[in-house]
Amino acid sequence: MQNSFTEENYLKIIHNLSGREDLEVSTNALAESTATRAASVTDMLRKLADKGLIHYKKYQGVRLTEQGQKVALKVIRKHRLWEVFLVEKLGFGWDEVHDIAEELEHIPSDRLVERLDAFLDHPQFDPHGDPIPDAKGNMPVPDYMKLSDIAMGNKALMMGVLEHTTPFLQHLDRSGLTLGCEIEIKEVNEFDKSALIQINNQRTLFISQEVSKNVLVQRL
Amino acid sequence: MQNSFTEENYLKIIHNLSGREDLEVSTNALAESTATRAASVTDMLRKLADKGLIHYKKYQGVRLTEQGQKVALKVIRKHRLWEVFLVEKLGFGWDEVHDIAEELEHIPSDRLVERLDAFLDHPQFDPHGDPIPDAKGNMPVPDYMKLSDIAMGNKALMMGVLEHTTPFLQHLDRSGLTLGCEIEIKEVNEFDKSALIQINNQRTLFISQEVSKNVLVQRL
DNA sequence: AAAAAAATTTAGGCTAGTCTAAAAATGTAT
DNA sequence: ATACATTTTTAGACTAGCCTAAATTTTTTT
Repeated sequence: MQNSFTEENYLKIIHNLSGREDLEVSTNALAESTATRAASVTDMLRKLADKGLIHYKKYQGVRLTEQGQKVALKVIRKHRLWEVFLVEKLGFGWDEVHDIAEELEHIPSDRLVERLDAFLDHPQFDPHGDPIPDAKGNMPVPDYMKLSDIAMGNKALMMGVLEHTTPFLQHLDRSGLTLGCEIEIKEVNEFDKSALIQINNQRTLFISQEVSKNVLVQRL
Repeated sequence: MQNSFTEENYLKIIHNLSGREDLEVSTNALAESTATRAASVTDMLRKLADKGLIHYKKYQGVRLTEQGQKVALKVIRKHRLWEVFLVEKLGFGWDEVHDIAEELEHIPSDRLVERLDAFLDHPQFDPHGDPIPDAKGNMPVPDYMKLSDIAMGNKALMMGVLEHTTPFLQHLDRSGLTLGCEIEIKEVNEFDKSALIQINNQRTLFISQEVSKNVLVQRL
C-alpha cells in the first residue's frame, strides 16, 4: 500500500518535530507545521495510526512507529539528495532549493533514488549540512553545537544551520558565513548575547543571538 | 492560478491525441487515455473550459485554446527533458523512464526547467526521438515516416518510435533497433506486411507490421 | 426517415483532505 | 480542589476527482 503525498509530509514533519529524543509531538505543533487546523490534523492522525505508521492515543500526542520512521527517513533521504543535486549539478543557491526539494521528495521510485545517490557520489550531507540517511535508513547523528553556545575566545568550524528559510540563508551569504568557514568569537555582549566574530581570520562582524542560535558549529 | 497535476495531464493528453492537425478529441478517447470513465472526463472538460484552457461544446469534442496549448507544451517540455536526464545522466534505459518522467513533469518551477535544460546542453530530442519544445513553446515538427511506409529495397535511418511502452522498447532493444541505426528493407510480405530488414549492413531479421508501424524513420 | 446503436452528459454518490463550530479532555492557578 | 484556560477531538460540511446508472444526443443502419 502506497502512502500519499500528504501522509508522507506528516510523517516527515513528525520526525523533524520529535527530534533526536523521540519526544511526543502535539496536535497543535503539527497544525502549525502543516499549515492546517488542529481538527484536520486529528483526522490524519487517526488515519496514520490505522495504517500502523504512528503510535497515537487521543490527547496524548504521537510518535512514529518503526514503520513510520522508515517512511519518514526515506522521504528525508530523497529531500536531501535532491537538494545536493540542485546545488551541485544545477547551480542553485542553498537558499533556493528547499521548496523545489519539497516537491521532488515525493517522487516514488527506489531505483531513481539509488541512481541519483550514485550520480552524486553518495553524499553524506546536504547543502545545509544536514546528514543524508543511507538506503537502509541509517542516519549519522553529528553532535554539533550552536554557535551561541561557544564561549568568548574560542574558535569553531561552521557545519550547518537550524533554519532553512531563504531570508536567513541569504543573510548568512551576505555576512560571509558559509559551511566550513572558521569562526572566532571575539566578544559576547552580556545583555543581548549578540557577538563580535571573526571569519577565516579575516573580516569581523557583529551577529545577533537570533543568528548565532541557528548556526551549527564544531568546536576547534 | 495554478493548474493541478490532473488538469495538466488532461491538457497533455488532449495535445497528444489531437495530433499535428489539431483535430477535435472525443470524450471517449480521453477516457481511454486517462484510464477513467467518460462521465469523469465530462466533469473535467467543463472545468478546463471554465478556466479557458480548452474549446468545448457539449457532444462536439474538444480542442486546446492558445492558453491550453501553452500549458500542454510546458508539461511536454518537462517530461522530455527529465527523460533525457534519466537516460543521459542517471543511466536508465529508454524503456524505463516513461513512468518516472510522468511524475517529474508536474514539478512546478520554471527556474528548475531552465537550469535542467542548460545542464543537459539544450537537447533537441528525447531518448525516444521526440522533439523537445523550447522555453517559449516552439516545437520543431520533424516529418518522419513510419518504417511500414518504406518500400522494399530502400534504406532509412531510425529516428523515433510511436509507442513508448516498456515491452515494445525492450523488444526493439533485443532486435538491435536503436535510434540512429540504418535499416534496409529487403523484403515485404504482401499478406501480413511483415518484413525482412537488414540493420547497419549487418544482421538481418523479420519484423511484424505491428513493429514497423511504430518505428519512425527518415528515408535515405 | 425511423429504429437501433454508440457516444456523451446528467444525476447522485463516494473518498481524501480540508474547514468551522461546538463539545470534551487536560492542564493551570488560585 | 475547584474554576478557568488551553488543547484536542467530534460533528457536520465543502471541493476535487472519481464512480455507476440513467437520460439524452448524435451517428449509423435499415
